[in-house]
Amino acid sequence: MDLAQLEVFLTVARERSFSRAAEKLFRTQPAVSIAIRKLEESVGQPVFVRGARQAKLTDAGELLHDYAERMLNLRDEIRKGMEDLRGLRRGHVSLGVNESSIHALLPALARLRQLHPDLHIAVQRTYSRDVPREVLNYRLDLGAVSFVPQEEQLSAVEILRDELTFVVYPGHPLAGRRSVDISEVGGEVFVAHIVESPFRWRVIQLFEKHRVPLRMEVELPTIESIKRFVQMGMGVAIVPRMCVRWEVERGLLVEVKIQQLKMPRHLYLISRRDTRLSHVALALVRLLRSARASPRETDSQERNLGAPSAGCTDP
Amino acid sequence: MDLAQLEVFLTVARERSFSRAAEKLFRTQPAVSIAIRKLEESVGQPVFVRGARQAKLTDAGELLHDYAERMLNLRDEIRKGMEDLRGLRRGHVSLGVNESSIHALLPALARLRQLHPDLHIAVQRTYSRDVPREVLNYRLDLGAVSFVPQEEQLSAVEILRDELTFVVYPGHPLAGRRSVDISEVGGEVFVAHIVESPFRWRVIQLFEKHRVPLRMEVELPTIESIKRFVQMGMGVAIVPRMCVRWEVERGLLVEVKIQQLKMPRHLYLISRRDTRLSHVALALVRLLRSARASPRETDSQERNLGAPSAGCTDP
DNA sequence: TGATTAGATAAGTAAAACTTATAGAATGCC
DNA sequence: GGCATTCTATAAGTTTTACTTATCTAATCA
Repeated sequence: MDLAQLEVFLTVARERSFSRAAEKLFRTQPAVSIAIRKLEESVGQPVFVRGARQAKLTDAGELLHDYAERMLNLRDEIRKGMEDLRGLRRGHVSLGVNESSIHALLPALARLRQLHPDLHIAVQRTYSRDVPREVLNYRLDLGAVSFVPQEEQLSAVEILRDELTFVVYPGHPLAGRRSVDISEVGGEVFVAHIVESPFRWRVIQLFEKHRVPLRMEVELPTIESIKRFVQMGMGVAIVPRMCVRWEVERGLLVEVKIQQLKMPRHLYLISRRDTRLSHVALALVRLLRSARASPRETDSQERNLGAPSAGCTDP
Repeated sequence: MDLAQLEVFLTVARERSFSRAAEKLFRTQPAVSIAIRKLEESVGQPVFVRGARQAKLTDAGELLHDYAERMLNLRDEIRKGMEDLRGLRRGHVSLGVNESSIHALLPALARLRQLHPDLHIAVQRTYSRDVPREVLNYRLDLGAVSFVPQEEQLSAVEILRDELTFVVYPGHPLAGRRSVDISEVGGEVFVAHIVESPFRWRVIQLFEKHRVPLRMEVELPTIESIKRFVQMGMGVAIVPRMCVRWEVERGLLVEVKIQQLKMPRHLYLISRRDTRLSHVALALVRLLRSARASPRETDSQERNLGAPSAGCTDP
C-alpha cells in the first residue's frame, strides 16, 4: 500500500470508473487497473466490484475509503505545516539570557512577534555561566551571554556592543562633570555586584594598575538594587551602560566618563554548531544582528516597551 | 513522499543514525540516505541534522515525525480493519423483509449475532413488492420475499420452504378432523387478507376450480388481526403455516388439512448480481441456507426467541 | 447482431530503488 | 598529533517497479 495507490483508489471511487479515473490522473487505464490490483493484493481482498456499467466499493472498499481520505489529508497537512515553518507562521524558539541582558533583547523579540504573531517564543532567565551548558544540552536553542564560551561545539555571534560605565546620583559632586580622571573617584564608595564575574575582576585590576583605591564597601545581589542604592545617594557604581540608559535619559542617574575606564562588555548569541537552527531561531538571529546594526531603532523601540528596570540583575 | 520513506524516516529518528536504521530495515546505508534525501526534497527542507555522532531532527523533522507516526498508525488500522472484516469482527448488513417473514429469519439473525457479536445488523420492515426495488437501489443489501423477482439484475435463493394452511378455532366443528375435502369448507366464513397478493388470487382460483363457494366476508389488514379473529370464532382462514405455528402448537388455533390445498409459499433471499456481497451478508446467507437444511434446529431456536406473534402481518 | 464501452492482459520501456564500492568528514584513541 | 574508526554521501551497476502501447474479452445498447 502506498499513497499513490490510495490516490488512484480515491479517484476511481469518485469517478466510479477505472477509465475515467485514468483520465483524471493523466494516466492510461491499464496503469489504474494495475494500481488497484496491487492495492487489493496488499489489503488482501477486492475493494471494487467491477460492474459492467460502473465500479462500486465493496465493504472493504468502504473501509479503505475513509482511511485513504484521512491519510491523504494528513499528507496535505504536512505540506501546509512545512509551508508554515518556512513562512514563520509556525515554530518555536527558546532563548536563555541573564537578567541584565533581557532588556537589550526585548526590542528584537517584540519585532519578531510583530512580524510573525503565530510563533512561540520562550525566553528563559538563566545564570550566565549556565547558559552554555543549557544550549549544549538541547534545552535551549539560543543563549545570550557577555562572553564567548570556550566550548568549541558552540558558535557565538556578537549581537550588541555595550560597555561598563560609571554612574552617580544627580546631586553628586561629580554629576556636573562630563569626564573625570580615575584618580578623582578614589574617595567614592562603590556599590558593587556581589556576584563573581570577569568584569568585576577587571575593574579591580584597572584601579590597582592606576594605584587608585577602590572602596567596594557595599555589595548587592542585583543590578536593580545597585541602581536604587546609587539613586538614594549611598554610593556610586560601575555598571553596563545598557542597564542604566533609561535612568540616565530621565536624569535619575548621571553618567560620568572615567577617562581610563574602557571596558567593552558585548553581548553574544550562542548556539550549537551541530544543530541546524530552526526557522524561528534563524529569524531571531537575523533580527538581533540587524538590531545591532541600527541601534537607534533599537533605542526607540526599547522605550516603547515600558518597564525599564526589567532585568539588569546578575551578570 | 510515500509511506516507505516515512517508515525509513521514523527508523532513523528512533535510531538517531542512518547506518543503524539501515540495519534495522535490512537495507544498506546508501538506501537509507537516498530515501531521506528524497523525503527532504518532497517536504522542501532538511528533516535531519547529520551530526558527527548522531542525526537529530530539525524543526521540520519534528513536525514530520508526528504526522508520520499518525499516517503509519492509520495504515496499521487499515490492516486491522481488513482482518476484522474477514474475521467478521466488523461489518454491516441490511436486510429488508415483510412482517410475515421476519419471524422465520429471527433464528438465523440471532445465530449471526451469537457467532459475531460485533456485527451491525439492520433489519428493515418493507412491503414485499418494494423489496426488490430497495435492493436494486442499494438501500438494502439483502431482501427476503416469497416470490422470485423478475428483475434479472437480482439473484434469488430459497431459504425457507413453507406453504399455506387452513386454520380454525379450537371449538370449530372441523377442529377434530385431521383432513377435510375442499367441499366441506364451502360454508365457512373466511377471514381474508385485504392486501392483493398472488397467493390470495391462487386460493380464489383453487376454490373456483373445484366449484366450491368461497365466502370472503371479512377482510383484515394484517395476519395478526386475522389470527385473532379466527381465535374469536368469527371465521376460518388460509395463512402461511409459519405464521400460525406457535398458536397451533399451543392449541390456540387448529390446523386442518384441506386435501386439495397444496400451495407452497417459499421464502427467497434476493440480492444484486452486480455487487459482491459483504462478508457479513455472505455469512448471513450461509446461515439462512443452512437453517433451511436443518429445520429442526430452526424450530427450537425460534421458540426460544419469545414474542411468537411478531410479524405475520402482510404478504 | 454489430457497435461501443469498460476492464484485463501482454509486451516493451522508462524510472525508481536497491546493491556494492568508494570517498570524505569527524571522532576517539594512543 | 596522527591513525583507526565511524558515519554519511556519492558513483556505478542491477533489479524491481510503474507506466505506456497494443490487444483481448465481456457486457451493454441500439
